[in-house]
Amino acid sequence: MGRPPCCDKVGIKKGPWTPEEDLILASYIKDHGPGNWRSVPTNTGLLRCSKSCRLRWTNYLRPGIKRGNFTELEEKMIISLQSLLGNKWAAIASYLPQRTDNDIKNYWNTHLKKKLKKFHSILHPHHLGSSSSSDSSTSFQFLSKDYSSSYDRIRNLEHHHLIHQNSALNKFISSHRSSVGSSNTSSTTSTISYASSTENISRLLEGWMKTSPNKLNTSNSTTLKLKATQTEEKVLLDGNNNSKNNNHNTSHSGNNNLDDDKQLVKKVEVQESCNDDDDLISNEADYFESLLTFENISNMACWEQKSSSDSTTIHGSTTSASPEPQTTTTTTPIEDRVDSISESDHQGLIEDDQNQPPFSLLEKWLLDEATGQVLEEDPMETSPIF
DNA sequence: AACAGAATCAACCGCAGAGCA
DNA sequence: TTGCTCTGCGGTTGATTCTGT
Repeated sequence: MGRPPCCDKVGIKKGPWTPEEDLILASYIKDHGPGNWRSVPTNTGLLRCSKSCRLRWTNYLRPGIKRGNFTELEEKMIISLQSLLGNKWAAIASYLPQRTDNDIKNYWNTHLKKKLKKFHSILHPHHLGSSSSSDSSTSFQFLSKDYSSSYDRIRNLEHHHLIHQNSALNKFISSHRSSVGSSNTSSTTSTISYASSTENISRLLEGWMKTSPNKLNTSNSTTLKLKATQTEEKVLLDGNNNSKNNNHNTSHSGNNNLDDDKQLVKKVEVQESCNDDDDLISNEADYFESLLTFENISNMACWEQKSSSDSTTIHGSTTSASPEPQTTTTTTPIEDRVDSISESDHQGLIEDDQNQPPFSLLEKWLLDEATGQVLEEDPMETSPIF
C-alpha cells in the first residue's frame, strides 16, 4: 500500500502565482521549513498542487536567488559546465548557487545557444543555416569540435587543451562540490539576493528578517559574503583578462607553446572568417576562444581556491562559511601549475578585497538592512536546501 | 500609434529514481 | 516483492514584454 495521492487534480489552480499566494507559501515555509510539499496545499489552503508549490519556492521565493542579468563570469561557467556535464541544469546550477536550474536553462536556451550558434557560423561561414540542426546539448561540443576537426595540428592542440580543461575543471568542481555541500549546512548563506530578487515578497514578509533570531551573525556574514562575492567575480574576470593578455606576455611557465598555438588558432579563425564584417564578430571569436583556453578554466579553479581562502580571510574566525576541506590528492603537474597560480594570486585577492568598488545603492540598502541588526537565525538558513 | 514578429521566462508536463507501506 | 507516492529533473509551452516596421 502506498501513500495517499498527493493532491486532487480537481480544483487545482494553474498559471501565475499571485503575491497573496506567494505570501502564504513563504510564510508557511518560514514556519515549517521547505519539504513535505504534499502537506503544503492542505495546510495553507492554497489551491495549488504540491509540485507547483515546490517549484514556486525553489525557482522564485527561495532566499539567495539572484535574478536578472548573468555576469560574464556566470556565462562562462555555464558554457564550460554545459560542455562538461551536458544539459544537467540542476548539476550546473549547483555550481552557481544563486541561480536556479530553470533560470540557467532559460538563459542557455535564449542566449547562449544563439551565441554558440553564431560562433559556429563564424568558424563555418559556408555552413550557415545548417548549424541549426545542432541541438543545445551538443552545441558546445560542436564548437570544441570545430577547432579540432579542421586542422590536425589544432586537433592535437585542442586535445591537450581539453585535458588541461578537464583536469582543472574537475579540480574546480570537486572543490566547489565540497564547498557547496558544506555551505548547505552552514548558517552563512547570504540573504542579500533574496531581498534583491524578490523584493515584493520581501516586503510582504516585512518583519520576518527583523524578528528572526541570529540576525547579527548573519548580517556580518552577509556583508562579508557580499564583498567576497564581488571579489571572487573580479578575480576571475581579471584572471580571464590576464590570461588573454598573457597571450602576448606569457608569464605562465610552460604555456608558451600553448599560447603560440592559440595564436595560430586565432589566425586560422581570422582567415576562415575573413568575410565577417565587423569587430563584433571578432570579439565574439575572442570571447569564445577565451572559453576554450586552459587559463580560463584554470582561473575557475584558482577562483575557487581563492574564494575558499578568501572566505577564511574575510570571515575570520567568526562566521566562516565552512571549513573548506581541500582535497589533498596527489597533484599532477597541471594541477601543480594551477596551485601555484592560485597561491601567487592569493595576495592579489586580498588586495582586491581592499579595493572593493563602492557598493551600489541596492547593496547599500541591503547592508543598511543587514546592519540594522536584526538578524537572527533565519529558519531558512538551517534548512538543508540552503 | 498600431501592429507583427521575436524574445523572454514563469510555469507546466511527463518521466525516472528513491522511498515508504 | 510490489505498488504506490514523493521529489527532482529536463523539455516544452504559452503568456507577457520587447523591438522593429
